[in-house]
Amino acid sequence: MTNTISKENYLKTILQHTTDTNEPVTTNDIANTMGTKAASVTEMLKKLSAQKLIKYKKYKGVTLTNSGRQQALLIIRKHRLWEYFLVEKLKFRWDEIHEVAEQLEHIQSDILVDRLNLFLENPQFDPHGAPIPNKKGAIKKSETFKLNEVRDNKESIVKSVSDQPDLLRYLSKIGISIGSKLKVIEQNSFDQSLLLLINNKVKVQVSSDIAKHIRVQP
Amino acid sequence: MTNTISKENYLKTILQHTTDTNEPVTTNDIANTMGTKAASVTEMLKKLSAQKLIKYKKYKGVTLTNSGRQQALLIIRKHRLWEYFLVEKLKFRWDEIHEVAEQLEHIQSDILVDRLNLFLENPQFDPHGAPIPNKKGAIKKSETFKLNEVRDNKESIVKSVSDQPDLLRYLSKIGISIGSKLKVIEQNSFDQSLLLLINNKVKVQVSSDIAKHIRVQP
DNA sequence: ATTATTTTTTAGGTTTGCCTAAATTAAAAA
DNA sequence: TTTTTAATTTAGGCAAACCTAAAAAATAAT
Repeated sequence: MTNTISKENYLKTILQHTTDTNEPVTTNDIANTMGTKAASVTEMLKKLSAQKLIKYKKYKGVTLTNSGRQQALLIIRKHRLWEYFLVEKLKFRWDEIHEVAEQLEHIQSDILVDRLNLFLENPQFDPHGAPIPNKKGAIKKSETFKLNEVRDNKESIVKSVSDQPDLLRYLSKIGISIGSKLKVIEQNSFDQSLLLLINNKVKVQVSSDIAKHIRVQP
Repeated sequence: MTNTISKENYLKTILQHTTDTNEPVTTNDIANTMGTKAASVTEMLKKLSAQKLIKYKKYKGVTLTNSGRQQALLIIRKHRLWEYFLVEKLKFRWDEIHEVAEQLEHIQSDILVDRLNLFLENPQFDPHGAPIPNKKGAIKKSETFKLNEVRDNKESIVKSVSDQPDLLRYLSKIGISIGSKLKVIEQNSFDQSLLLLINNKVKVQVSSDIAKHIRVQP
C-alpha cells in the first residue's frame, strides 16, 4: 500500500503537469522536471499503470486515475503543510523551504499529518499562496490570473507565486509578497515586460517570464 | 558526503550497542536489532569500513571511528529533537512517537535542525528522559541507575526510560512517567520482581525485565 | 586436542530505480 | 506521400540493499 519516494515523486509531477491543462503529460516532460531520462520514466509508467495509479497508453502520454490523483493530492497536502510550518514556526524564508519540504512530504504517518494540521490551525494556503488540499484531497480553487494577462492600469492583489527559490528570492528583493498590491502601468509591446507599481510606492520593470509566475486577483 | 538512510541506521545501531559496553558489537547483534540477516550486515560493514566510519576486523565485531560516532550522534540528536517536538508541540503520547521519529531523523538539512532546536528552545532531554546531543554531537551524561539495582526502601526519581512503545504504554498505565517518585518496598528473591510505591500513592509489582528499563536518581 | 556447534563470511540471486544505446513509432517537413 | 526528425520504448547494464545456501572461522564441548 505504501509507495516508494520515487513513485510519490512521479505521481506529484504528473499531477502538476495535468491539473491546469487537463491534457496527458508526455514522457519527456516528466523526465525533464524530474531530472531523469525518458527510458527511466517509461519504466516507471509501466509500474504505476500496473498499480492503476495512472492511465497510460504507449506513446500517448499519461494522466492520473482517481486513485492516483488522490494519492498525489495528499502528498501535496503534506508538502504545503510542512512549508507552512517551516515559515510560520521555524522562521524559514520562503525561498529556503522547498528542498526541505521535498523531503518532509514523504514521511508516512496519517496521525502526524492530522496533528500537524491541528497544530498549525488548519491553514488554507501555503507560504506561496498555493491552496492546501484538505484531508480528503479536495482543493478549493480560486479564480486568479497570471499577472501578464492583466490589462494595463488595473490594480490587483498578489494571491500566489510559483515555488521556485530563485524566483522567490527575486520577488523578495523587489518587494513583492503575497498580498502585495500591484498596478500594471504599461506593457512593453516588444518583449512583453511590465512596468509595475508595487504597493503604490515602488516602480519596477519585470519580464513576462517573471510575470507569468505571479497570480493575482482584481 | 550524504549517507543513505540504511547506512545511517547501521551507524545508529552500532552506536547504541557500543556506548554503554565499550565493546565491539557483533554482526548477529546488529542483524537482530535491525531486522536484517547477518549476510546483509557483513556486506554493509565492508562499505562503512571503506568509508572509515567504523573499525571492522573480520569475525571480530565493530566499533565506530570518531567520524562515525559523530555522525551517529547527530542522527540521535535529530531523532530526539523530533521526539520532543512531537510530544510538546503536536501532543503525541510518548508511545506514539518512535516510528515517526525514525523517519524524521533522516531528513537532511542542517538549517532545519538548528531552527527546530531554536523553536523548541534548546531542549536537553527527549520525552523519555534521554539526553539530546548538542550541535557538535556532545552528550552530557548523568549518573543514573537501573531501578533493579536500587536497594530496598530507597527513594528515587525516574530520570529516563527505554524507547519501546510497549514498555511506554505499560508505564503510562501504571502511572510512571519522567519525574515520578519511586520507592522500592521489597524485591522478590525468586524472580527479582519489585514491589514499588509510586508517588507515595500506588503500590505496583513490576518484573525485573521492566525495572531494568527504568533509570533513576536517588 | 579433537570434534561439534555457533557465528560470520562468501557466493550467487532478487528488486528497485537509474543509466546508455539501439530500435520503434509518431509527428513534421519536403 | 515519402522522407526526415523527434519522441518513446525496448534491451541490456549497474549500484544499493536485501536475501538464501554453502563455506570458513571461531568458540564451546567432549
